[in-house]
Order: sequence, then structure tokens, then C-alpha cells
Amino acid sequence: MGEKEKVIAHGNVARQINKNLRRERIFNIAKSQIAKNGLEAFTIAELAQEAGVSTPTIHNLFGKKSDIVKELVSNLIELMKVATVNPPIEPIENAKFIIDNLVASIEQDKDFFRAALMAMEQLRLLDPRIPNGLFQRARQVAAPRKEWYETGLLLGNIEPGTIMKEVHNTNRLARIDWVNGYIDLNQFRHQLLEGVLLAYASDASPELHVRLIEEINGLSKL
Amino acid sequence: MGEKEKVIAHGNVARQINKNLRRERIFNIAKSQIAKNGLEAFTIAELAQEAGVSTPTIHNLFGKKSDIVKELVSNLIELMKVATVNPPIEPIENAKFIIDNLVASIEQDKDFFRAALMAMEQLRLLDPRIPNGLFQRARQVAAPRKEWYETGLLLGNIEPGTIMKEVHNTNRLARIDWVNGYIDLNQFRHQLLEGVLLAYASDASPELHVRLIEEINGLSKL
DNA sequence: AGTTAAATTTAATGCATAATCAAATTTTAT
DNA sequence: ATAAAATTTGATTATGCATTAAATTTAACT
Repeated sequence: MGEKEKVIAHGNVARQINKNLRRERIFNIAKSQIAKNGLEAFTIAELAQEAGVSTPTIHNLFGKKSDIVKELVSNLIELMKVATVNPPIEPIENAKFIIDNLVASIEQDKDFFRAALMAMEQLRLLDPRIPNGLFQRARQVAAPRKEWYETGLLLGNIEPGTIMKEVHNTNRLARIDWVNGYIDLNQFRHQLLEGVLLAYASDASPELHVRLIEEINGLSKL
Repeated sequence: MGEKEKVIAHGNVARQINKNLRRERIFNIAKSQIAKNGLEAFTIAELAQEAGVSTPTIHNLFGKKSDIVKELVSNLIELMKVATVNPPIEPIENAKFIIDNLVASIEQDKDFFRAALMAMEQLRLLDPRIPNGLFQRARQVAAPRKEWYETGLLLGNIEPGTIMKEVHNTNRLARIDWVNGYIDLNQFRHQLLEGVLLAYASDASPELHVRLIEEINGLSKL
């Protein structure tokens, strides 16, 4: 079936290169199947069929079914370790910047993100109680910054930790909604941004509050 | 095995009564198993074993496996149709009242709620896009009221619909967290109340804002 | 207490899928 | 061109589950 990936090279190196190409091609099909129908519906047999290959081949390339799931997760974790660039300082711009960045990187390989996040959920790796390194990072996403309190943009009447939790929860729900296919990436961005700005608004200085409201109401009109 | 439920009655009526008692006993075991290990892990065989009965008996009493799931859902829907009493008008008291009521009714049969909510999720009945009767109701839970805008407690700078969405999202996430066993009912109450009050705070009059902050910060200290 | 209807059980069937292995095929290296 | 190594394959095994059919037990009514 499917055209074999060839490489003009001699020696045993070629074998490995070709194998990796085959492997990657099949892995992409797996991601797409998982993303489309969920982990539950995903079977080795279907994967083999769509890849134009027999079931044992899948086992040779990937091992057990659960190994595929594990590989997805470790890929995602690896990806999340990449340091984020430093965002602008102003709250609204900060939120937009971080969220747009997040959306952009998801956009690059939606299937992968959806499949990997499903896998993490199934492995209970997204349990918010367990503070694995992942969540230490995730909690920082769009969390209120010290500077905003120092410059009086946020009043500090509500404990920063409370705002941070709220932002984090907004993140989690938007992610769940997107993974389950309830919303698309545009709506994801919208929901996330709106939630974050609302959280800021609950403790904003009058000056910031005005700008937040403008921004929030602007969102609804799209 | 397990003590048979008896009723002192003659005629064929007795059969039906006994049957219903048996059925109910087994149904409770099903709820508990689903609540504990999730719908995925739930099997007829395990249910039969814990009920001290053979698998065909389950089929005789309930039909297919999916019928059990359906029954859970329809029970929950039935329960949700029960009219809610009219809550107090003041925003903070209103939120507390509604949330405490909700928690209290869940408390009465946690297994049932957890199992039924899992079933609804699996059947995609909790998809926030689909506006079935259920969500029309759920959206009202702790939503901001007209009176609050008329009396100036909420300013209306942020569109009421936006606040309502935020409250609803808070509801959804708290529910998901509880169903998945990430939080217990106390934390559920806490998370839900905090989220709702924060949403109000984003558009509250100075007078209400002060009281909301007091309440929110009070929560954190528990 | 004996007769009949109903409910339960034992046993068998069927289905979907994961996992494995010897044999055949392809690919590399000389 | 050919031998050695690696890979893919077809066939098979194993498992876990829901479901059905026939046989047996249990309970109700006279």
C-alpha cells in the first residue's frame, strides 16, 4: 500500500533512517485516529489497516498499545519543557501574548495535542492535586505578576493566589472543552482570554478595570 | 449468598415487590461500582459477583448494559425537574443558598450523582453546546439577577451574559473535578462559591465589592 | 402439600481485540 | 551476486467481555 519512504544511503544507517520514517508516518496516523475518535475507540487493528500494514508490524515498531499512549505523553512533556519567551509586562497584553502563543503552538499540530492531552487525562496525569512539574508551569500561565501589584494595577484586595487559581481553572476548562471537541481553537482562545481578563477585573484598579471592560466587551462582539 | 429481601404478602403482587427490591439492591451496587472505578471499568460480571448473583440475572433485571447507563441518566434528569425553592435575593446569600442546596442534595446520594454524571458525560449529554432542557436550567444556577442591576449592586459594565457564562463555567469545572474524584464535596462547595463570587466581583458596585472581598478572603482561610 | 408460573443458574455462544511466533520477504554488506 | 541480518507477514493464540438458550430451582396459589 502507501508509498514506502526511501533514502539514498548505504550501510546500516539507512535501515534505521527508513525505520524511523515508517515509524513516524504511522505515529502520525495514530495521533489523528486518537484525536478524531478518542483513546477508547483507538485499536491496533484499525491503526494497522489505515497505515496499510499488518498488526504485528505495529507491535514491532511500538510495542504494546499502552506504549503508544506513553510515548504521546512523554512527547508532550518534552515539548512543555521548552522555555517560554518573556512576555510583555502590561496585563492585557501579557494575557493576549501568552494565550496567542499557546494557541499558535497547538495550531501547529492539533492532532498531537489533542491525542496527548487525552492520554494524559486517561493516565490521570492531569489531576490538579498532583503537583508534577507540569502543573507548576501551567499554574504560571497568565498568572498575575508581582509588578502589577507594585504599580497598583491590581489592588491586592483579593489574595494573588486566589486570582492565580481562577486563571488556572479557566485554563483547565478551556483545555477540557477543546480536547473533547466542544469548542474549536478560536473559541478556546476566546473563552480563555475572557476568563483571565474577568479574573483580573475582580481586583483591578479603576484605571485597569476600564480597559479590561472595554476588552472583555469587545470580545463578545466577535 | 446475600440475604434475600422478603415481604409478607400473598398473590403475584409479592413477586413484583420482591423483584423490585432485588433490583434496587443491585442497582445500588452498580452505582457504587461506577462511582468508584468509572464507567469504563464497570462490567456486568463484576456487578453480578458483588451482588452474589449470576450474570444472566443482571440481564433479566436490567436488559443490556447500556440500559443501566440510560436508567441512571433518566433518573438524574427526573430529579433535576423538581422545582427549586426561591432563594434569597441578596447576591452573596443567594449564591450560598443555591450552592449549599446543591451540595446538600448531592450529599444524600453521592454514588448516584457521580455515576449518573459520568453516564451523562459518556453519552455526551453534558456537551455545553447542546442546549437541552438541562442546561437551560443549569445556566440559571447562581446567574446574576435583574434586581441586582436595577438596585445597582452590579454595574452592568460587563454584559450580564458574560457573567452568567463565567458562573456556568465555574459550575462545570467544579462538577468535573468532583466527578473525577479530584476534590471532595467540601472543596467542591469552596471552589464553586469562590468562582461565583469572583465573577460577581468583576462587575460589582464598590459597596458590594467590599463585601465580596471579605467573603472571598474568608474562604481562603478555611 | 401439590401444581404451575416465574426467576435464577449453568453452560454455551459470539465477538472484538491484544499479543505472539514461525516462516517468508526484503534489505544491507561483502 | 550472494550470504547474513533485519523486518514484515499470515496465521494463531489468548483474553475479556456481553449475550442467549436450555435446565433447574424457587416461590405463589389452591
